[in-house]
Amino acid sequence: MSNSKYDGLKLENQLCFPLYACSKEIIRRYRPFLDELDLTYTQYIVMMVFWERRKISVKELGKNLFLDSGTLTPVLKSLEAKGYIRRYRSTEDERVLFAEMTESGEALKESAITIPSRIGECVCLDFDEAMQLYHLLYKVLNMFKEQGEA
Amino acid sequence: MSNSKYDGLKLENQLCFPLYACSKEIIRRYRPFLDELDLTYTQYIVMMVFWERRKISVKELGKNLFLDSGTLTPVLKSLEAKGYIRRYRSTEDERVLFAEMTESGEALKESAITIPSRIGECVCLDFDEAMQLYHLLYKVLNMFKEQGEA
DNA sequence: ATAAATTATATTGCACACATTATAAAATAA
DNA sequence: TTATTTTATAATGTGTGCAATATAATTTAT
Repeated sequence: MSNSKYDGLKLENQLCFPLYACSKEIIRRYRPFLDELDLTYTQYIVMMVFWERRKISVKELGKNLFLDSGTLTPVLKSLEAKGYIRRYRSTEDERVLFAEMTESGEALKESAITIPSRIGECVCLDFDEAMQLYHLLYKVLNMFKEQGEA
Repeated sequence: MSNSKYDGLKLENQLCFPLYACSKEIIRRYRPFLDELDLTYTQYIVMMVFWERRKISVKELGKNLFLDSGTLTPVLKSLEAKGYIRRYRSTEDERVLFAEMTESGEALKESAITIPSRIGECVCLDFDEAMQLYHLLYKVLNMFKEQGEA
């Protein structure tokens, strides 16, 4: 069993790399399903937020998705161009931009409804493993969220 | 406990989203360390491969990192411009492009040696949790690799 | 041996992802 | 109240990430 001061730099000893690769590979598997809806993965998770709450500010949306306005602005403009959301400034505080889902955006939810189970079939973890993975990931994410607030 | 046909579309019920967010957040935490070396995360993982084997073809490299030539070509050109690698075609099969690490690339390894432990401090999982996460991620990745070969 | 198919890489184009800078509005302080 | 600071979003520039296409070299099949 080899053991050098360079072991920490071996690809096989990284935790971030499989995280990064796994994320990309799964998102790649979303593509055929999302193509049917003419959505990218980023647009899809943004729509997921709207499907749970019709209206949200860009700032809140970014906090939910770990994305900043540099990413969200073009995504929201694209979703607006497709007619799924409307954007408008708050009258109380004109710095705040709200986005609100349209009827068309609500209707899209029906078309998306089969995606989660179809993706589930691509990622063959059993229920317990998926739950373990889920909890470990949120443990890290929640920690990051606390750090961000501190 | 709510239970509708739309539950699968809730952000909180996704496995891919925390994977995606976690990956991005950790890579963001690499940045200050990688800035010291003038490397991006992608360039860093490419260099990791070279630190384990001096020479590799683009195809092999892509298989190791789950990246295609569209991503690797500009990354390798950039690393070549910085003097860390050299690129040259195989004489046996001129379709094959090899990349080989230079002395300068080898030397960079010394500067990178403290990064793994410094990142480890940002991701506060205990040893068992990190191992669990690692094994779950590779279970998924290995499955994807088999699928790709089939 | 030569056309057809396969393979490896490069190029192109689109969509993020995000740091940096800019802009404008609102809150606060002297 | 007017200047300063803070806040929210937008614009810009660099670097992926990857599908689709192009190109050139090699292999295969007839």
